[in-house]
Amino acid sequence: MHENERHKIILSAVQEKPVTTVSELVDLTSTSEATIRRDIASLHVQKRLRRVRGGAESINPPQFVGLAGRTFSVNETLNIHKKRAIANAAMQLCDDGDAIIINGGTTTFQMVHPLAAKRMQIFTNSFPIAEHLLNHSKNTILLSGGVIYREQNIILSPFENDVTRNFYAKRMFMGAQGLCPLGLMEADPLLIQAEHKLINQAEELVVLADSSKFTQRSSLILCALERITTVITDNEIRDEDRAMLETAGVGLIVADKTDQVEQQSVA
Amino acid sequence: MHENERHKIILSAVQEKPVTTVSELVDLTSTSEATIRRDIASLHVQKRLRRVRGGAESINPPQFVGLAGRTFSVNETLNIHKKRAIANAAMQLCDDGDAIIINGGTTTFQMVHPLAAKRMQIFTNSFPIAEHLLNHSKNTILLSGGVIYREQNIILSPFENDVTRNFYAKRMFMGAQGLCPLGLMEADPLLIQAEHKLINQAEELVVLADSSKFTQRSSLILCALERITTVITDNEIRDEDRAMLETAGVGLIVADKTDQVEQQSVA
DNA sequence: TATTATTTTGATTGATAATGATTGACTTTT
DNA sequence: AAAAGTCAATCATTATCAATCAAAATAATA
Repeated sequence: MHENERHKIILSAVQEKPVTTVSELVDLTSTSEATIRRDIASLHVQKRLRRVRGGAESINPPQFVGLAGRTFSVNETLNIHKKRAIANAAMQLCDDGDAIIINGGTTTFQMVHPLAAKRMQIFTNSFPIAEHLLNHSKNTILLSGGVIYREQNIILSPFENDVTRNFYAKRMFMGAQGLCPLGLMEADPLLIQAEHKLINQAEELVVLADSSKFTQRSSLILCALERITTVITDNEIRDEDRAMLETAGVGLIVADKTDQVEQQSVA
Repeated sequence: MHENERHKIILSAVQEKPVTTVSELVDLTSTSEATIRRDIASLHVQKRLRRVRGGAESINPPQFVGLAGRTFSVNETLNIHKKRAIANAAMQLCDDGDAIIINGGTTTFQMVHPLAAKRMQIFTNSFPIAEHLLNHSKNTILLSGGVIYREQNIILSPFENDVTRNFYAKRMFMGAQGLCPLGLMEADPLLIQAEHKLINQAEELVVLADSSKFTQRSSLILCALERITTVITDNEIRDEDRAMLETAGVGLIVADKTDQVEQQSVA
């Protein structure tokens, strides 16, 4: 990875939290601690961030209301390392020039940092994802129209939305509340509605779900397991859940916390 | 392969990705490393790309910065006091509970500050306006869907957009490049397109234009003077321009720089 | 056309820069 | 005080670069 790409990723990550640690950045960029320290030092003298003990912080800490401080930051720190690793693994499926769809969610949000160094076409219904990528990347951003729901941080239209209906991508990346033999589960009716609209606009459906999602059940079925192309999860996935996916013909990518990924069979 | 041909290939390749390596370009052009280095060096001094260690990167897109510093900040500070006063005057026409449309622009952006204290329903095609109001107010925000154009900071859909088509408001607030007997003028075709879509969705059209706008002419006519309900401007407006508006039956509100407003007759 | 300049290219080389690992000093936490 | 974490300095390794020169391609001239 080139220096510039690392810098973009670092600057992107630093926006999210009051302080980002060196080891987080090491994970995010798959480089050594020494390199990250040098990068931070360099960005510090350029005044692009502020160096602090343990890591770095954004230089303009004004409105952390914006991105990090909104409702979902509470939930966001939950399993953050797993989510980061999963989001990084998802980058395997992303190349410059691709068009993808990303729905709103705390796991999918973690894709913004590796995406900061890419140049892709990204359609999303998540305001924070659009906000972050607009400010910290050169990707082309397409946004669905509608009301911005502050709780879920998604944009939802009560109308058939032409932007959504006319955008088609090879892959859609989505998070979910739960994953069980019944299919992909979600608890929030609003999210269901938003995700349903998007799900038809992509050929492949890639679900980002940490291993805890396999034990969570929710009330609403979003789609059948068979519709999913690939699930990306962490290395704590149980054998029975592997079997469940295999039976349904769903591909599996296991991301461990050091960003190494173990590619598994696809039926 | 000729030098020019290589240069075209290189410049094209550099657009695709954040940073393109020398070896990638060697493969792409089937030449030697030395040649590519010479090409990059040459294109660098011509400022057609930026040379970085390991390869080259595209030069054009301006560095991304946060909300405050985005592209239009250059324009934004121009006549800032007048624009603030005008935006404040526009608040006369805004009450809690109202639904309004605000299009993107540097003058209309100034409305975000007084709007922060309101509770209204606001439809906009401006990403920065949505961003700001989402983070700093409790208004309900509706956003048009589409591609986010970084230069103009507006969202534009190539499709007939149902969100826009289904939203109707009593008033729309808009800025403009120029104001003359021909009508409301704009220079940027993209903005024209965006504004045209919105203009039909409101009963009253309120134009925010500082007095300098009366002497500026642009290339594209956005709408006839008669379509405008009210113009809000500053106290340096000339008598002939007052007369022009009066003739066309356009209301006039003059805001002086101390935020006091002087209500004028409406035909 | 044949021959000679001139320019462009590709390969080689040693120099320079970036990286990752290691060590020991220093800080903070327990 | 001990432990864990963080840091700066150093060094070997690797990647990248600039300089050089001969071969090749191109242009110019007889």
